[in-house]
Amino acid sequence: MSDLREKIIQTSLELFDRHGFHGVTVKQIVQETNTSKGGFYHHFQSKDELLFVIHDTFITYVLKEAQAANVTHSSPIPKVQAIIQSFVQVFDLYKPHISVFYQESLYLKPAYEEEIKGKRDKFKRMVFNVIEEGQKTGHFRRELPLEITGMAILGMVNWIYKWYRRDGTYTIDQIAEVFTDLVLHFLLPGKEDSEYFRHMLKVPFFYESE
Amino acid sequence: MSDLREKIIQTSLELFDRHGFHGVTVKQIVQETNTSKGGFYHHFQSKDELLFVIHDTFITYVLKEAQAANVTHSSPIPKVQAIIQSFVQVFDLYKPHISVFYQESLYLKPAYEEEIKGKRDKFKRMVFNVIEEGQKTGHFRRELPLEITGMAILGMVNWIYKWYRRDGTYTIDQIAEVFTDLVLHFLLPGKEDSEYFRHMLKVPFFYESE
DNA sequence: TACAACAGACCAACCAGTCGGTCTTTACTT
DNA sequence: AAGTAAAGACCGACTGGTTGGTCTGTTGTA
Repeated sequence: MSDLREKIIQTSLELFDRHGFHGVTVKQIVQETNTSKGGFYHHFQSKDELLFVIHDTFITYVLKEAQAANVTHSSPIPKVQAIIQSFVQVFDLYKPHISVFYQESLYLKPAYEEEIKGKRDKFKRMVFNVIEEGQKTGHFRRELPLEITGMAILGMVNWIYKWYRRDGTYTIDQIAEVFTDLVLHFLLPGKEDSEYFRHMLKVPFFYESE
Repeated sequence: MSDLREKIIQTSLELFDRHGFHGVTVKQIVQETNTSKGGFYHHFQSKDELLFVIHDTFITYVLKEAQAANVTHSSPIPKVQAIIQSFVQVFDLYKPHISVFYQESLYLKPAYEEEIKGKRDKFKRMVFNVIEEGQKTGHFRRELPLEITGMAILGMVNWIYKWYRRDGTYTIDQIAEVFTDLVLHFLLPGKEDSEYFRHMLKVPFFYESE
C-alpha cells in the first residue's frame, strides 16, 4: 500500500494538533510532507475526507477496545475498571487524533459526521449500560441518575486530551489508576453512614420523584 | 453605550456555537445582525478581537464567582460545594460563550491568548488550592494526587458544554447537585473499610513513592 | 502500453479588512 | 434659541491575498 498516504496523515495530525484544522492549509501539509498537491489529492478526495479518516481511526479503535473489555469480564466492577483503563490509555496512543476529534468535529461534512456520530453513540451506550447493569445488580449506587453520572465519567476522561503530556509528572497508567479509583468511589455504595456525611449530599431531588 | 455592539456579540455567539469560528464569516455576522462591514469594524478592530471579547466575558465571570465562593466559606467542604455549584451553573448562563471558549481557543492571537490563559490558570489554581487545603486539614483523602484529581473535576464539569441542553431531562441545578455528590464521594475518606473494597483500589503507586 | 503514483502551474471563489462617504448626535458659540 | 462645527455611528463597494481544488502532464513499473 501507499507509504505517502500514511505520511500525510501523520504530518497533518501534528499540524492540526498545534494549529487546528482551519489553521493549516493543504499547501502547508504538502510542503511538510515533501509532496505535492497532486500527491495529496491522489490519496484524498478532499481536505474534509482527511479529517474524516482521522476521526474514524480513533473512534473505531476506542469502540473495539471497549467491546473487548465488556466481553472479557462479567461483573460490572471489573468491567468499569477495564473500560476506564483502556479508554484512558488511548489518550497516550492517539493524542493528536483525539485533539482533532474533539476540536474539529464541527467541521465534518454531514455525510461523514453521521458515520462518526453513530460509532460515538455506540461507545457512549456501552459505558452507560455497564453503569446501569451495576445499579441493577446492586453493585453501584442506585440513587445516581444514569445520564449525569455517565457524562461525568466521559467528561473527566475525555478532558485528558487538554492537559496530558507524555513528559508530564504522571504516566498514563497512573492517571488511569487514579481515575478508576475516583469513579469507583462515587459509584460504589457504603459511604453514606460515614460521620463526614452530615453534609448535604445524596442527590435529594432524585428521591422526591419516587 | 452602543446597542449594536452587544447585538453583534449575541449573533456571533449563536453562529459560532453552531458552525465554529472559522465556519462563520464576518459577512454572515453582519447580515444576520442587520448591519454592515462598517458597523462591525467600528466596534471591533478585527474578527479576532471579537473572539477575545467572548472568551474574556466568560472567564472573568467564572473567576469572580469562584473567588466569591472561596471567600464566603472557610471549610474546604462547603467551598468545594459552592465552587462546583456556581461553576456548573455557569453552563446554563454562558453555554455559547463556553462552546466558543473551548472549541476555538486555538485561534486566539498570541496577545489575546496570554491574557485569557492568565485568568484560566488563576481559576485552576483556586480549585487546586481548595483540594490541597482539604487534604492538609484531613477533610479530603490524602492519597489522591492533586493534579490528577483536580483535572478530573475540571474535566467532568467542563465537558458539560458538550451535552447540556436547557430542555434536557435534568435542570442545571440537578446536575450541579449530582456532580457535587460525585466529587465529595471521591474526595472524602471513610469508604476504604467498606466490604466492597476488596477490589484493587487506593492508588498503590502513590504509596510506593513515600 | 497501460495504469497507478505523483508533480506543480493554474484558477475561481472567498474572505478579512479598508476607505471614502453619509447621517446623526453632541458641544460650543453667539 | 438658533447656528455650526466636530465627533461618533454606520454604510457598502472594493481589494489584495489566500485557499481548496483542478488539470495537464511526467515518471516508474507490471
